[in-house]
Amino acid sequence: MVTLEEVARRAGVSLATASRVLNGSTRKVGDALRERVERAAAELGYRPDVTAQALARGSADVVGLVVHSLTDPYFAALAEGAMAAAERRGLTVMIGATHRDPAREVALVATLRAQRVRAIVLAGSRTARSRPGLAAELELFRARGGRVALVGQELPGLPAVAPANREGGAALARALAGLGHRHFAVLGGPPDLLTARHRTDGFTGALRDLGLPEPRVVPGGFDRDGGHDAARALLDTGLGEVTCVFAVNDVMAVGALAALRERGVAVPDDLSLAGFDDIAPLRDHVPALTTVRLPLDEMGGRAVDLALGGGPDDGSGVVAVPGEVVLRASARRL
Amino acid sequence: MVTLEEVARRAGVSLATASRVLNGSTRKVGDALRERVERAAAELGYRPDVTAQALARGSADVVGLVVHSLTDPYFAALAEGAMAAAERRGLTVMIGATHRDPAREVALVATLRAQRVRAIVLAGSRTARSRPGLAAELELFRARGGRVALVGQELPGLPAVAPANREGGAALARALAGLGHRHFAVLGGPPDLLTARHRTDGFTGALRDLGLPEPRVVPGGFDRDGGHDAARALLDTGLGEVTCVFAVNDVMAVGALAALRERGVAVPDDLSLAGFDDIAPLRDHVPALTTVRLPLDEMGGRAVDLALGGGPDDGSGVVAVPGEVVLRASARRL
DNA sequence: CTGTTAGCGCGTTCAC
DNA sequence: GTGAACGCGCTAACAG
Repeated sequence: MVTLEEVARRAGVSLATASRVLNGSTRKVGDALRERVERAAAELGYRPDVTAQALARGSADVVGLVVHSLTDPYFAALAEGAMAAAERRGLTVMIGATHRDPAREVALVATLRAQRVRAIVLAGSRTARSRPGLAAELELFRARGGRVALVGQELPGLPAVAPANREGGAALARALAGLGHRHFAVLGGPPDLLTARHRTDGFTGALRDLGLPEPRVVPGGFDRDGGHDAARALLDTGLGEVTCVFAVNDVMAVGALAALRERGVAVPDDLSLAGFDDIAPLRDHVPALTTVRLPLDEMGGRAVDLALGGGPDDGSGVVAVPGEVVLRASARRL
Repeated sequence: MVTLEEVARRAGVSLATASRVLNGSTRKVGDALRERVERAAAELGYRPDVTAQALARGSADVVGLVVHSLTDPYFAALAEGAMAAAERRGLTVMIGATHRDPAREVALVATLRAQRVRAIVLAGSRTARSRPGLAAELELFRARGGRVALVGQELPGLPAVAPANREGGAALARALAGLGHRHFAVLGGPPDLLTARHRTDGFTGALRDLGLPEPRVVPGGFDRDGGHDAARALLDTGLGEVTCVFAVNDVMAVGALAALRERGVAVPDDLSLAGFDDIAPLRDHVPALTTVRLPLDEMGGRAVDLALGGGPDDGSGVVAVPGEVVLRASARRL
């Protein structure tokens, strides 16, 4: 390992000067010396020891990313976007998965804090129950100069990228009503998961505004099996007049699709179906899912920009990200 | 920030003693002192500064993971498994995406080396062209005590988790022949990507052993669009006697499925189709894909165990991971 | 067993 | 502009 000291010695300058030219300092260094240091560094193949820099500076060139699970394509896309943005800034990314365990989330923030990461992006979505532990941990991090940004859920005083879950749900409801549907069911996911609840609320609220009957809401898990089981439960209790089902995310919708197929319910002929997110790897499903598109990778990138500042979203407010209704074959005109 | 020194002072012991009890040292500490230190640490809410530990120890409690892309479910699953294994050992994971750019891969290894990570798991699969830069970078890392493990491709002298691409391809060919198919086409992916080539080779080799005609191999990208375009190209030049198509991974198979659908070719009635990997989020596709299942998350976990040692795969050899043929609706009996 | 002390590699004030 | 010296928080000999 070649150290800064060796570079300095070879260039015939002091450690301080070498440090100033090789690592972004505001101080000026004479062209002659600068040149010599740069050459020495190149010849020796010098690479700064990031751990030493982190200790000296009190902060590492790393951004921490907390997601629910990488296997969930929603979070994979977010992570991908966040990584691209981090790379653009010369930062590396440290990832942790919570698997929806609040305690694990707090522990991850603590770990990232101990790592002295520059910023933390929290992408696992909050549940309704308050978790003071998280807030406290984040506060400690910020007190030390750490930056934070949230995706998909807001916490008082913290910058956030906020997908328009309510508005998206509402727009979707209006679009489906526009196709002639009047009686809906919602596979609503976990009642205490805010993302799920907001999508459901937006959807039902819009129906109410249109003077349409209240949809039946079937709770369940937020993943494929959750959608599958909820659809099953819905069929078990009878569809009644329902002609269209809204699963609050695409992954659930795919699970529902499978359940409906198993029971011989044809989509969209017997029943229309819609999801939310417009997950790319799911787009080849038949029938193609009607959904609300969210620019997930872009959201991940904006979150790190938001945390670090200087990006397009410089302030430290909340960036609302609109969703776009995409009508596809899974929902038919009545 | 509470430092070790404050803890030591409050407990009335030396810095060294405090260090010994709080951070895993082999040295023994008397019960009385140990107790006092632990209480002091708890009362103060002490958390070690990982950057300082990394500098002092010369290595961070971090494992680096290099993948092609997190959006590719194959790598997402690998990453998930690797993260779980790392967590089990109390390590955090730093991830980088290469997007199949060899230069980027080398740069990522250099970055991870600068981070003094304990181990690097390389999951992006090698291409045929040799890249001395990578080997050199890895060698520098190992010289410093860094551990390395590969997934999906071997490099001389390095431990690796090796999925049975050739054998899996061969087993699949035999299974499909068992269904009565005689004339095949292969959507072979990029010719210089070893994973793709080995799967193709295994498949064609088995056909040869069975005395069946050589399949037509259509090259292309290794992703969804690659499969889509290759299938299209295949149809454009005419299917001839071909009754079954093998796409060298599931993601490509899904793309091919879409292309076939667009052209009005029914799967499996007009044409049978098979993939490779058994990607979980794709399992709900209709028709369900015949494929070769690889235990991806387990592979990711074994890779970190392999790199770090002490796991089930203690040696530093190559762990072969068998694939299992899964016959589903996309391939029919002739 | 426990305490003292010297680094780990680099950033940064402070004099020159 | 440039250099000398101290400190970041912790680990690991080395003494006792």
